[in-house]
Order: sequence, then C-alpha cells, then structure tokens
Amino acid sequence: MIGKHLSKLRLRDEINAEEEEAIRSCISEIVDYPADQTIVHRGEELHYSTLVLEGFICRYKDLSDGQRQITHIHVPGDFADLHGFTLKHLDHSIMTLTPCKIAKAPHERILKITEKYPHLTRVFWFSTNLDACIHREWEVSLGRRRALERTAHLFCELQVRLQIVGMADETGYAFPLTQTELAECLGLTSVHVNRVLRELRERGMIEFRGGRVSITDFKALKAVAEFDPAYLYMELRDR
Amino acid sequence: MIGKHLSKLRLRDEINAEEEEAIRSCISEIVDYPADQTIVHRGEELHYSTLVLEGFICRYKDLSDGQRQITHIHVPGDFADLHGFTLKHLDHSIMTLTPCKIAKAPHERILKITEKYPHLTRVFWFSTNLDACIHREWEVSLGRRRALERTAHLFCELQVRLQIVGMADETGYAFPLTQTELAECLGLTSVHVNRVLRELRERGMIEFRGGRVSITDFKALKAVAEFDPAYLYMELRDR
DNA sequence: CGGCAAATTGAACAGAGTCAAAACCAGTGG
DNA sequence: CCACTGGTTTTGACTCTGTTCAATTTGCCG
Repeated sequence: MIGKHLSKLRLRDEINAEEEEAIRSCISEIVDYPADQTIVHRGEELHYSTLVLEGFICRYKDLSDGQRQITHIHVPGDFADLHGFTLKHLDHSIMTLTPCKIAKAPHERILKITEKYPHLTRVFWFSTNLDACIHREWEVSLGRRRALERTAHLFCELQVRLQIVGMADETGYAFPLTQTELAECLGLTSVHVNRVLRELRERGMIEFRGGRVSITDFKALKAVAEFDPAYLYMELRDR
Repeated sequence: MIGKHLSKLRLRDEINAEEEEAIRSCISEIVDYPADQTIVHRGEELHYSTLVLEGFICRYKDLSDGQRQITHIHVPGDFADLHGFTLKHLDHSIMTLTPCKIAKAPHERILKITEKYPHLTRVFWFSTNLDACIHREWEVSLGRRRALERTAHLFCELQVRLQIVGMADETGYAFPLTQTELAECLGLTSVHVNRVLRELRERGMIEFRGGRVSITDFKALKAVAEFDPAYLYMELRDR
C-alpha cells in the first residue's frame, strides 16, 4: 500500500524495519476521492496529513479575480501535506486532479514519531525540504524560462519523479490533466499551453493526448528545458 | 546576538529556557561577509547552517544563459540554509546582498538537538516549512501577478517580515538592493522594474531610493498587491 | 444522436523585453 | 576642490512573447 512511499524514502536514506513499521502504523484510514475535489481547504485546522497512494493531487492558491496558481503536483508515494503537521493549517488548498486513493496519517501519530524516532523525523523533515526544492525550481521556471522551456521542464520533472515510483518508463507516463490545469501550473493561459504543446509535438519531443504524456525524444526535451535533475536529490545515498 | 531569531521563533511557539540554551550553544562562530558574495555554492557539501544576524542574504539559481532567479530573501533572524541540514548539499546557491554578519551552526550540533529535543526539532522543521510557504507565495506572484502587483507584494512581505524583527516601522525599512537584484527576485528585467518603481512612486505608495523603502501609503500598497499576510503565519500561538 | 467540456485556431492587443543612449551618483585620486 | 571612473538609474523607441476574445472543431459519454 505505502510501498511507493517507502521506496522513495529509501532512495535517499535507510529506513530500518522498526521505522518502516512506525510509518505503517501512522496510517489510520484509506479514502477514495473523485477528480477535481478540494480535500484540504486553505486555513482549515488540520488533524492529519495525507499520503497519496494513487492519482495526482495538487497544491494551489486562488486569487481574487478567479485566477489560480498550482504550486506543486503530487504523485503517488508523496505526502501531500506533511508540512501541515508543523503548520497546523495551510496557506493553500489541496485538490485531486484525478480520482485518488489517499491514506490519512493523524498528526498525533506523527507527533509520536517525532518524540520517539529522531532519524525518521529527519527523514520526514527531508521530505518536506525536497518539496521546497521543487518549489524553487518552479520559481525559476515561472520567473525566467519562456513558455516552451517551462513546459518541457515540467514534463521532464514528472518523468523523473514518476520513474522513481515505477509509474513512468522511457515511453512516457499517464498524466490525465486538462490543458487548463497544465496552464495553472505553468503560469500561462490554456490557449498558449495549447500552442506550446503543438510546438513540442511538431518538434517530435512529446505528445500530450488522451491523458498521457508520450515522450518521443527525451534527450531533446531535456535539452530545450535545460533540465538538470539535481534538485530532485536522487543520489543522496551514494554521496 | 540571536535575539531576532528567538523572538521570531517565539512568535509562533514557546521556547523554554533549556531550548533557548540549546539554540545558543548551536552556534560555533560569527563571521562577517561583504556584499555580493556567494557564501554557499550550489552542490557543495555542507557542514553547518547559517543564521543571519545582520544584513540581507538571498538564495538564487543561475541559468546557463547568465540569467538568475532569486528564490528567497533572508532577513536578520532567519536561518538561510537550515534545510541544508537534511539536504546535505543545496540545489541552489546563497549570497549576501549587503554586508552581513552571520552565525554558523555546525550540523553535528543540530543533529544533537534532533536527538535530544523533539519539540525544538519541530520548531526548526516548522521554520523550514515557513520558508516553503514564502516560496509558494512567490510562485503565485511569478505565475499570476503582473509586474506592478508583484513588486508591491514583495515590498509588503518584507515590511511584515522586517517588522517582526524590529527592522521596519510604519515609514518603511532599509533595503539596499539594486534594481537589477530586485528584478532577479521578481522575474522581470531591471528596465521594467525601474518603470514599475516609478509608477508606485507616482501613485504615492512607496519610494525605493537610497537603499531604503519608504512606505507612503501601506494601505494602498496592500490593496494593489492584494496582500494577505496569512502565509507568514504570524498568529500561530493565538490559535 | 445530442450535449458539453476540452481542444484548437485566428486576429488583434498588451505587457514586458530588448537595445541603446543619457543622466546620475558615490568613491577615488590628483 | 574638481575631474574621472564605473556602476546604477532613467528614458525612449521598437520588438516580441504571451494574452484576450471569439469562433470552430473534437471527442467523450449517456
């Protein structure tokens, strides 16, 4: 059930049997959600964190004029709001992008982990810090990359992150978002995203169609994006 | 020396005498740096984290074409790279924007804190999560706000964050950056920042001049920025 | 087959970038 | 005290990337 989460943690650090058991027993409940449902509302008091088991989830902020910025996409194996454990309530909302299965980890159980397992606490802390790394890379994309590179960069990021949890291979991955949702990640309009996708397709790099990203030339995609996966910290145990 | 840091922590949680002493004894060394000096290089192995005592520091990422995106500004009292404790090396660099005095906190001492003081560990964890909140708000700015609102928003954020550590009053604050550096925060060119600053000045909201932000109409500034300080979590203890 | 959301396309427009020149300003040295 | 220097700020003219608005097409699903 939480295998994806564990393998992601173990990519970066050792998790012994006792710690694994501690993580497992953190989970109180498994819940299914339909697509496009806000599961955590900005500002509401939190009593548990949500671990994504299946589906895609995002963090987003709304603006008063109806615009929305998605600030992070979560893939299976991610804690979507582990940071909520220390923050107590969130500055943003969390919604499902696709139908999802999620596990709930009550904060009192996470609290016990922080009291009893310092190493595991650091692992959890690391995991929220890794989210921040991704936030920073998105800031770079939003601030400095133009639409084509920015879009290519996002597809590269997801390719790598999904591969870690066995949900992508060399040909691509399932990613059933609308172009409007993609635009909300990229700080663009859906019209422009559509044009960028056509360009990427015409250049033979990717196809975004039928809820799937088909990567036809990853090397070229990485090249236009100037994608450097260092910010995803995939090699931490080797160092 | 670390009074600003402590008062910032205490705004959000209780820190008892023993914990305060633990924080104090974390610091091994105090160092001065000139302006515009990179003090942590992307990728290098880290052995300590840096607490800002005086001056402004930023996190930034360079792109291959020479562009730069500043992803965060640190003010006195901030740990600039506490996240480096769990990450071991950073995905970005850290540089001084002004002459700075910083305190070094060796990672082995922070490690001891995580072994012995679970509550203080959560406080530190919170503090890196708060940085992530600011990253998210910057994502919203970069992705969805236009230049004028985005710039106004940054000045609002700094007004609030500096007020916490007693470095801003109703009239404004010292903020000796160049317009180019401001542009690197805002995802704009320095030419356009110059025009935006003129507009903000002409509208009677702020003056950015002589290394100082003089706020002439904070209410109006907040209004154009649609600034909501909730993401800075200033009221956590009251809840 | 019909209905509806999503994708696609075109044309006009605007916000921000680019390029280049001029003005300003603080520090330095004669 | 003043001229020189180099970085920063300011301004103008022009360009371009991405937006806006509106219409059309596509594709899915009951």
